[in-house]
Amino acid sequence: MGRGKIVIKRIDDSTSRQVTFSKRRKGLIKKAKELAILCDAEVGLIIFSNTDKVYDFASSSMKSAIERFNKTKMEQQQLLNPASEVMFWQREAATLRQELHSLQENHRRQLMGEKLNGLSVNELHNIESRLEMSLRGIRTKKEQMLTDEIKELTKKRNLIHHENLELSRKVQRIHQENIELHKKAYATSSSNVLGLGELEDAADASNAQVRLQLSQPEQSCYDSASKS
Amino acid sequence: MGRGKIVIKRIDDSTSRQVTFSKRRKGLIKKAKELAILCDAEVGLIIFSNTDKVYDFASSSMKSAIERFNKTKMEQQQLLNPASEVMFWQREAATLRQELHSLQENHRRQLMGEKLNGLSVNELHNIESRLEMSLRGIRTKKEQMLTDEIKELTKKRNLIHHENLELSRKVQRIHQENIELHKKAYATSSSNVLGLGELEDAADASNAQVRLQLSQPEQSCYDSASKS
DNA sequence: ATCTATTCATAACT
DNA sequence: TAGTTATGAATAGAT
Repeated sequence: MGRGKIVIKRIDDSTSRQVTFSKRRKGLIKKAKELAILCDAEVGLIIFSNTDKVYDFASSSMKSAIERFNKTKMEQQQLLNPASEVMFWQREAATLRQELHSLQENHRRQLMGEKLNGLSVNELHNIESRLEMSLRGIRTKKEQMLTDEIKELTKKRNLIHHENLELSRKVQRIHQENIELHKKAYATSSSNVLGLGELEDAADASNAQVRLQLSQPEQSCYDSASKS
Repeated sequence: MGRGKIVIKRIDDSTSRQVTFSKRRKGLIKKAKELAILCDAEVGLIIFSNTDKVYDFASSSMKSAIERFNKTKMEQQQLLNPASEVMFWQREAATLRQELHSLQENHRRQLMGEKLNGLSVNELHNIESRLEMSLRGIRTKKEQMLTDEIKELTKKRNLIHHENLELSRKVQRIHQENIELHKKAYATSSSNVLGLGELEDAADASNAQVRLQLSQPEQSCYDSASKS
């Protein structure tokens, strides 16, 4: 369809190539549209010129067409070759993971970027580094807080326990003195200052030592607490 | 181009539609090929019939075409509309995340599936449920361990502190009795059983109460610890 | 860009 | 579903 027949081969002359590209691209897209309408088909067409410009047509949307295409191709793959399925999924997951990561990275930078227009590349790089450090910091912070609290509690408990022991010894000593005094008072006076009940109370006080032993500090069963 | 002119509108007759689809699809793909060769362009063409069959052509590979297309469109988006950029990336990341998740899920099932051929669907479902529960359990276990230890420590500390207070009161009471006895002994006997040093010691014992107040249990600053 | 001679694609028919 | 053909559409080369 033209003044002369042509062979299908890359057009060497850059100008003719450009012209032919424009004409045929227009025709191709027109025919794609017609096919979609006439035959109720979903069509997606992507064209890159040799100068890297994109032209595209999609009867519904390119996103829809591509997703539908991928879905269909995946299903075909599944029925086709069960042996290499695992490898296929591994590659696919790795690709998506990477893509997702770069999207997130991009998104993060853009969120920041909106407020960082006036800064130099160096400054931006520094901020990026600091943000990454912050991220790492935040990730360990909660755990650190918990282990720190455990350390602190253990320390305080030991301190109180120590005071407790000291007090207990003092109780025993004073109680001993008390008994001595009582003997002395009993020996030199007929009036009984301490009743029998009082003596039993004093005995209770020294028994506290036994109860204390039961609640002595124990070594924590978790590493985090035994670091203190 | 045909025996008569046609209007571009969905062909109602299903048979003609099918025939036209076949012919035009073939023509479209031929022209796409020619464009790619003649003009050194990258072309990707996806066609779904109204009966859900796929037909495609790609000058290099569809994967390449789609990736190049996405990349280019992303760049265009970036330059185009800074205001809705964030939303765009959010949607894109969410979509990919979901896709990645379903890929991983699929992959995981297939890896398991290789060793689970002899099991019924019900058994597989049970195993899946248990695996998911295990996963959740493991994720919270470490944190739970830490918070439990904090609770335990807090409880023990309070217990010991309470004993400490009781002991302290007892010390005071016995000390008081001691003084009373001392007075009694002093009043009825000339020999001084308690020296001045002993009295000072007794005073020290009551001072322990003051020190104890300093190391009283404090409300934890973390939720995890204050649940006890 | 626009024109037009020519080839090509295809609608209707078989 | 495949082949034929008359005709409209696309386009190569020229302007």
